[in-house]
Amino acid sequence: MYLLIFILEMKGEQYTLKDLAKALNLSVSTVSRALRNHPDVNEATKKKVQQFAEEVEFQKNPIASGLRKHKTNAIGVIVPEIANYFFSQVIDGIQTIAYQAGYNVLICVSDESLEKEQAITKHLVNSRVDGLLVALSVETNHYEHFDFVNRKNVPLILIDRVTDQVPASTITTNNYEASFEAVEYLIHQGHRQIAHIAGPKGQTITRQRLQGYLDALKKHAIDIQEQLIESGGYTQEGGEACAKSFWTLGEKPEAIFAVNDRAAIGAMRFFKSVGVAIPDQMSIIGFNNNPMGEIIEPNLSTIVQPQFEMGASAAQLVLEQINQEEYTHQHLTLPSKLAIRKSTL
Amino acid sequence: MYLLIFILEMKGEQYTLKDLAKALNLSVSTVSRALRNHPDVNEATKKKVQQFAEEVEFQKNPIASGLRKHKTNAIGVIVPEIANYFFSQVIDGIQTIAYQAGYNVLICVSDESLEKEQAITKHLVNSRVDGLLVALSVETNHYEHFDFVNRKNVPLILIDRVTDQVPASTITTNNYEASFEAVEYLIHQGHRQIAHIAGPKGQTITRQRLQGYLDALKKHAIDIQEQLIESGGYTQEGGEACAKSFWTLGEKPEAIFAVNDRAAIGAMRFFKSVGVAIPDQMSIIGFNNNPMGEIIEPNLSTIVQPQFEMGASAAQLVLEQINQEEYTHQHLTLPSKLAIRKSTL
DNA sequence: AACGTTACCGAAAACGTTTGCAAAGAATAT
DNA sequence: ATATTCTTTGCAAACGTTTTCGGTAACGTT
Repeated sequence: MYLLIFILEMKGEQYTLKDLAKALNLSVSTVSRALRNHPDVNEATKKKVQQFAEEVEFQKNPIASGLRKHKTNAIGVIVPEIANYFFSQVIDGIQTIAYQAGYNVLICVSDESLEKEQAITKHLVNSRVDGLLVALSVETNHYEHFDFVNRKNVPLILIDRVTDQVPASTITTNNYEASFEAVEYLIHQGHRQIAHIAGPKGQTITRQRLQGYLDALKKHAIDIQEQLIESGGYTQEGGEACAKSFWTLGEKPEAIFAVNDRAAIGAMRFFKSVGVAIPDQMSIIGFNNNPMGEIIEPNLSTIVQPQFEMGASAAQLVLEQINQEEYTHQHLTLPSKLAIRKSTL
Repeated sequence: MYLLIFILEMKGEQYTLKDLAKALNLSVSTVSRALRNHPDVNEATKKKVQQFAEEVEFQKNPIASGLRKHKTNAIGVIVPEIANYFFSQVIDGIQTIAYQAGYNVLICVSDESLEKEQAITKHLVNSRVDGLLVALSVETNHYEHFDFVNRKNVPLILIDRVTDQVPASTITTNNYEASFEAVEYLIHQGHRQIAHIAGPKGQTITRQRLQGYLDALKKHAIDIQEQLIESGGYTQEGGEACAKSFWTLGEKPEAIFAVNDRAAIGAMRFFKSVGVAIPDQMSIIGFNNNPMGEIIEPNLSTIVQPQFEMGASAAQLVLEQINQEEYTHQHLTLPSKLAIRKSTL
């Protein structure tokens, strides 16, 4: 037995159940059961096995186990980009929960490309992930690749960048209400000419945040002006362009609600470059609580979302679904809230 | 055969080699070989098999394959934090290369904690990753957990946050030279009282960047003043505290070289808060090219590092080592360069 | 006609678990 | 005393590949 240990340690290899069984004079099956605390095995032998396994630092081979149990103990994650504060926080949340539960996380980046998203989705399913978490790319406008996921019976959760076009659970924040609140805040501050830098067309987020904007105006009987709504993508450049365009208008806006902080920051940069004072001449509210908002001057008012919790909830949910034979799709909405800083008056 | 297809599709299951073999009236081994383009199999049958596999979208089970080949086709990555521009870029680079090579990436976060780093290291090795990429946590001051990695013969690459205390390949940037260049730049601009916000004690990065600072001063015959060197961690708060401390000095610095952008930004915020003009009264240079540097005003001069390439090179290297029986540790140093913006005069 | 090569293929044994089933022994009930 | 159950264990068959070791057929060489 100790010779065995010695040899294996020298080879840098792992013990197997067989090794333990041989050393303990038991069968492989009892050792296996003992280690998993199966009720069928005697307490005394259980203790003996577990103790010995501990002692020699036995680690069962998850590959073999996975093969037999048809599970990999891994969940796949697809995000549009990773060098992005929002998504990296989400990933952090996913990672934390998954790690605690003994699951590994396979992270992939779609790079905002539908084609890559499709390829990666297939790849992950073929890698036999036990569950899949996805934030859709901007390009994604059809969804057959997720049919594939469903056909293979792997639980799918959409995070933040969601759609109702695919049967799946979703984790989002209350985009509509938060937007409504932000715009209403601007109205309460006395603004009437309020513009909106919208997100990419077709996105659920874009639609919901726009709707919040529209309904807030409507509630306060403010006319909706088409030229005050412009789509700028999710980027700083987009925000900059929208701001520029707004500034050519005859009746210029006094306030802007942007679909996210990057766009808001782009707008701020434009206004600064042309000498428009923020917040005196122009109030701006973003969305996301990007740390850049606390660096830029004046500090950006924004809507703070619980990114980490979104990831954590998504992970939690997918783990539940993995362990259930049957489950129904859930749609969680987490609260986000307005944080007024210095870019609004 | 088509009944088979039908049944499997209905069950949402995967084909196996056995299924293909049966359908094609061949043995499992030939099918396996055909799919892997083994020379031992006739071109005609090879074509037939491959075509059929394509047709029914056969995907071999990587778990089974992994079990047999003692490989998982996965590499582990440990970073101190993920919601961090530098590391998320590195991860992006790793991810890109690994994905191309058909490898999965398991990302874990040590949260700057030695304890977590140890636990994760063990976990990943026990998950049988084929290789491991690590950026050390700040707390890491002993390294036994990596002996474990080496004993199990899994290739280990240290990225950026490295040490010479563990036998492993490393990927870094030319910290010393870049720091030297930055400080020399400040000297050329006429500054003599140059302070350094250093990194956490014990870190290789801290040591190298400090040495660059020291040697630049030495070269230009400028006395080194202990009170102009202070360790501030890698954080904004740390930078802020150091700046504050420098500002209490009788002979105040005219310029600061900071170990990274976060610290530099912290310093800038302090100086702004007390009305010290940047760059007129105080020049500042950071390190990392954090996008915040282009948001803060004045825009931060910094040293730009090829983060993505660092990740990519690390991935490339570990893949090479995975596929070699014997390999020697390599130490790659990638170039980084000074980017002068508006925070220096 | 006997032998050696070569090209192709299959049987079967791995890889290290998990699990259904049987079996043996102990304990309880009849 | 036998019959029944319960507890504890082991056997062996999976899981889906890869790979070793032959084996067969066809061909060319003596």
